[in-house]
Amino acid sequence: MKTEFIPIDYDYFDFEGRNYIKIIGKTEKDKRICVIDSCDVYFWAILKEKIRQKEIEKLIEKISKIKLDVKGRQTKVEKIQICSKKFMGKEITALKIFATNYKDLHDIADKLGMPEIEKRRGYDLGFISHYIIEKNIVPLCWYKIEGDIIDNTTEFNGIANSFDVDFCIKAENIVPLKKEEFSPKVLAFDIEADEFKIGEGEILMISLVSENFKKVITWKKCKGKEFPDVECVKDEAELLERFAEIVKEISPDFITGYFSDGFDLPYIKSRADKCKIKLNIGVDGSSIKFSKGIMTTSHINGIVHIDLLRFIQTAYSQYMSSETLSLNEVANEFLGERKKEFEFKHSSKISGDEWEKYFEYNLHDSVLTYKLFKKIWPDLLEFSRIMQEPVFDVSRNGMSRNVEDYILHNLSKFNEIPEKRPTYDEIGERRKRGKYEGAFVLGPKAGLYENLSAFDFTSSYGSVIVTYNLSRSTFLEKPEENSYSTEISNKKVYFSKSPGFFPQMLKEIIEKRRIYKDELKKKPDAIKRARSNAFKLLANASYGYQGFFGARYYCEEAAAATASFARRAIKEAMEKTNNAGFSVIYADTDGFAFTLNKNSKQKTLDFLKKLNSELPGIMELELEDFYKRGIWVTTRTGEFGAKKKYALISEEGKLKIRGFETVRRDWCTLAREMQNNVLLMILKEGNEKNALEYIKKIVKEVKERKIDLKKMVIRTQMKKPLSEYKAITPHVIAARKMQEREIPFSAGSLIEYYISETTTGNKSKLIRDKVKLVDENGEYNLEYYLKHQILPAVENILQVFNVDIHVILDGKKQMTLGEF
DNA sequence: GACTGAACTATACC
DNA sequence: ACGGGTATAGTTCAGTC
Repeated sequence: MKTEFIPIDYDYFDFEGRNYIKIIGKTEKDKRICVIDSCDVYFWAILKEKIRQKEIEKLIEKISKIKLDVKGRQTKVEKIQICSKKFMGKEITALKIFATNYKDLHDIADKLGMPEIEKRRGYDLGFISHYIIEKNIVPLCWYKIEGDIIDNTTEFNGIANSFDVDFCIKAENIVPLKKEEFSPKVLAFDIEADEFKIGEGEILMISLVSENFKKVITWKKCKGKEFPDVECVKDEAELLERFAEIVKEISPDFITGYFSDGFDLPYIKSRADKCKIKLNIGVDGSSIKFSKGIMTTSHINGIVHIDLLRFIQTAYSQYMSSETLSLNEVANEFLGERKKEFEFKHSSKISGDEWEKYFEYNLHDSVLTYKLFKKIWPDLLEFSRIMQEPVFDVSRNGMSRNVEDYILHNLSKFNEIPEKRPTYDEIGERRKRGKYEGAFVLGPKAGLYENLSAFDFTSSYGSVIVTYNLSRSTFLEKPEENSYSTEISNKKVYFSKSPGFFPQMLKEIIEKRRIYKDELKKKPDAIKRARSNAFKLLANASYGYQGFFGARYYCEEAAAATASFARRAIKEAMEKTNNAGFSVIYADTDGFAFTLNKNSKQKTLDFLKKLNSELPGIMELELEDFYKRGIWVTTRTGEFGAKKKYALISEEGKLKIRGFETVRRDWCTLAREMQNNVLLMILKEGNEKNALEYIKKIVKEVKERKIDLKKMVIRTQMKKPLSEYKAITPHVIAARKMQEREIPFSAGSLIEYYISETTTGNKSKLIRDKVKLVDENGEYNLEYYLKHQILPAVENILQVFNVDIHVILDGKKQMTLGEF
């Protein structure tokens, strides 16, 4: 039997003590296929230097005799090879020790306490990763496979017969194909339940959306009236059974939800248990499975479950403008569509005609989730192909884990043996380390500037790591001549000039990023965009990776040296810029802004070329833009120019605002909108005149209570469980009020409240004692909003023009508390 | 009870 | 526990006078 196939989901099982991989994939004819394969199982024993051949042979003989009987398995060392390998860039001799079962490698490694053995490595990758590396069967890439069909046979105790697939193949030969296109079958779903806590309320309805398929299943208010796309069942138990049936009927490659790892699937399972319903939706007939770490992960055998929220969190959130990652905001940003409006009520309080709206709301959530999946699919696909790990894992891993997967899957090009994961104690030690010196930030002189430009280092920290060869394996314990050297916390560190595998891999990542970015410019498509983006994210995360305590290739010295070399680079570039007749106004980490003075744009570009010709290695500066005007303000105390706070306007009139209250979600809408308008007026017009009139108008409206309470709402995130707060802040009070009223929230929720006028008898000076929830009756606190929201938002901006806003509004300087 | 600096907290920048 | 360090600023807490 021969067929083309694309691997989607990986699993493994043991048969007669050996490991077998089970890949669920699709054929070119869109048949679901199960591929069973195996690979060599081994790990490495790295030998100490200068061990003689005779001693090695003795050692091999000893190790060959190792037999284990653990957990009812009999494992033994089956074969040993002597290999010339590299570990941390150093040439070493290693024994490749083959054994029966991957899960026992750790136990065998524990038996290798012989003095000739320096280190044991390569037993902690997990069997699936080990298999992918060993056989090079990369997820979501096409292969041609040859092998016997084992359906209706007794192979592996007839395991194939229990899989709900079109056919099962025992692989004989697998070769890669050039083909790339793959459009999976996707099913999106969403549930509505009465209680927020998992399993505590009844599931009222479940919506399901796939290609040419949409449906709401419900057992509520179904009699009599007919609703489009709504299927009625008898009760919750039947609802759950119908859900399982439809999943099996549609038989998707992917099932997707939004926060479905932590909500929808756990809820469904919990209710199914209560109703005594078996949800045998896995291809092997198994139910939903959960693994609980810091976050719950929900797994269905053979159908890849993707929680879009998890992937968006790691891959996108950094670059998104949404203030929360709610489905509503994310769908709006990615698709330009919002959720339907529906006011939540307990089902017992929903009246007859409201149900139809509820059904529509529920269905639309699945529609949005389905569309989001389709939109994000190219990124999931490319992440999986580039990291070479199953899309299930890649969609949930953080960026440091993605960097690590990329490294582990590319080590063989360097003949490198993988480093082990740090132990619990090692992580503890690393975490105890204090901070090292990070980025350089130039404090600006507050003011309004005209005719500006900005330069940035492209993939700044990444190109520093490549240029100066900074990594664990190139770090030199002792000073060496002809090495890269810099000072970190009064200590000199040295890095070899002989290219290390980490910087080399990163160099390739940055090059690929450049190539795909160029290709994308020439002929845009979603896959190129995703590929370019994935390499960009990898490049940006690799600096953080080397400084991350959980990393296999952790190297504090490399991380600190990266920051150090980057500081040097930006300072040198700034100095040259000043010397060339420009004036640097501000700098942060890897970019700086300056006024052109008498230089033309062309001269600026020529100067950029000259700067670049003088930069070492792959370091490169690029033009960010030219700006008509820019404003920098002082800190609140008024002593210095504030860092990380400025606004620029491009020649096309586009604003670039950083750090101001406008971009902070924990300020009320009124203050943010007003500040944004003030900045726009000032930067457009070059003076404060109109802005001042505008501010006066707003203040008047506030005093006359003409402002909608909605614009006064303050949103603050709960960063931890309510009980863990030491300081009782306004948002803690708001959360306590929510708790009393049984409004659901948890760590991570945005808490909404406003500051109200004091009721009679409340003499407290604390702001928290004036906190009211949004739906609580009351009036906004005039004094608070003027003094704590409106004025602070514009005070420092006007100070640039030597205008004291207090004088303008009250005719006198700001009163001290004593004067009140 | 007024005042002040430290502690706690959230959020942004790159 | 699930990249890093740098920075601003608000509110409360705890101590002093």
